[in-house]
Amino acid sequence: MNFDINPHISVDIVVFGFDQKDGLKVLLINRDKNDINSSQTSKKLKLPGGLIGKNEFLNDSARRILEEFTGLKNIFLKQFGVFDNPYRLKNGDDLKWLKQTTNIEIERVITIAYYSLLNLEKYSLTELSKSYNARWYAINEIPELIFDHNEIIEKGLHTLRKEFLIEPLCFELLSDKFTINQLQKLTENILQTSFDNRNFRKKILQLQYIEPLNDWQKNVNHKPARYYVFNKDKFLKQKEEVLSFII
Amino acid sequence: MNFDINPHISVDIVVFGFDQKDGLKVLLINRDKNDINSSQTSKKLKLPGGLIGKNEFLNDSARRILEEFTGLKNIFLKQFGVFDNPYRLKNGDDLKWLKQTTNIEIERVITIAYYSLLNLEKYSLTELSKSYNARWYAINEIPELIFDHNEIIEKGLHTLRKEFLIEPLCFELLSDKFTINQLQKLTENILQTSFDNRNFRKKILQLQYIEPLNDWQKNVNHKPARYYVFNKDKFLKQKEEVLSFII
DNA sequence: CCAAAAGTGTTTCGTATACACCCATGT
DNA sequence: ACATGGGTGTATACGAAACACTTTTGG
Repeated sequence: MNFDINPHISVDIVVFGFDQKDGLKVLLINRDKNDINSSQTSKKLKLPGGLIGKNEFLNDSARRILEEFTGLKNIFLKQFGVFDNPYRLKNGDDLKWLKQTTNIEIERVITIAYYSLLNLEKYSLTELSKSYNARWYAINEIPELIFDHNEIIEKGLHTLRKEFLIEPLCFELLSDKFTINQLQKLTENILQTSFDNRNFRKKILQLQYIEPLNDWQKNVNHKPARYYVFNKDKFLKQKEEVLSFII
Repeated sequence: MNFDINPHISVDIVVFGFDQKDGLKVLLINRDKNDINSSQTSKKLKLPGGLIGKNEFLNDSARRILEEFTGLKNIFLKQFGVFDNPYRLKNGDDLKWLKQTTNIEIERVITIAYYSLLNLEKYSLTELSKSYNARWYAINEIPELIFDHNEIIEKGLHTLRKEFLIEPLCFELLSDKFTINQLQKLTENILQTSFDNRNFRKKILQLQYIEPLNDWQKNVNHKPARYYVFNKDKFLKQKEEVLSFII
């Protein structure tokens, strides 16, 4: 990338990944590029992020950074907060590192936080940035990170759970076609709760924007489940009708 | 105020005011201090706002700016968005003005938007900044403002309506003691809808955190209404119980 | 035929909605 | 006595929740 950097504002991204086996995970990277001794201390892990360009929209910064670390374009991204503590970088060692790597005298950086959702069964892990040793960490096993990145993850997770109830975020975390039980397990995992399967199906199947396919699982040693798709147009139309006074 | 300014980041505040007679209003100020000819063009109106201090928390900036324009401390304030278009200030005249008033070469300013809620029956209008000719504008009669301030108000209003359904924002807009009908009118005004009075009362009166007082209206030429208060502690306790899996 | 997960209906309970009249006060 | 807004109760409809067994496939 050949552009001028704005050294006052950065973007950090909480990349949530989901697969049916392990549940919700967060993508973390090494602080240092090509750091072979990455495991010597967990204090050097961080969220994918970076300073923005002088004339760059924040959404574009976030997209650029996400692509840099995952190789992926057109992934769901949403801004959720600003972290502005004037002293958030003033952790001797961390700050020294930042000045070194950017060659800029850093005074204060406020960071705009985004979260991103991706289905780990759709995108393979092999596309992840190797030079920063990007790796997935289960949501309950996040190590201590540099700066205020633990706080950012916490607020991101909180936001995800809140918005999950209102926005159709679940479909970002599932394959294009999915079974009702996959949807239920995802929902239970995110909200840390559980539902009665019969009642859950009833609630889902009455939604017109979730459409059944004439397509069933194959080669499974149990009754094959039916696949469904999310119809975004129908969802938006219905949302308009119901919530027109709010939104 | 005697501190160094951070010329890259500003705070703008959508101050919502409410009274039972006129409904929801927004506080706007003149772009120029002591501008007697303020009425000659509405293009010079804006939201209360300003650049942050070098070592200032954004919440403190917002509080400082709100006090500067209204004289009020300890008012509800909430961050709701970031406006980061790199070209948001590049409106010839507006930008020239900004450079003149700050004496700083402005490159790009991203602004963090807050909204604030205040009860116009509790705080008198006389405290408002006279030098900037601060005035209230009904929500449907917002004139064209400088920069992207119309867009900021729109998103602020949208956020208010969304969060009004979940958070106890209504009590910020009412006096400490209020009647059920005042609460209903407020809710109807904010959400632009209407409710059946009997059903509304039923729903409200079953909430344990809204407590009746042994206090009724006086000197009104109709049946005096009972006053109620919002018990914040009880509200928080109940919210914890119900939404513990979300928050 | 066994294991494993998919799929199916009914009853009960509580909450949301619709709806019309009497009450207390000041003038 | 009248004008003004405050306050009340019931019946119905709808959605939420509780609950256990049968079905289909691969091995």
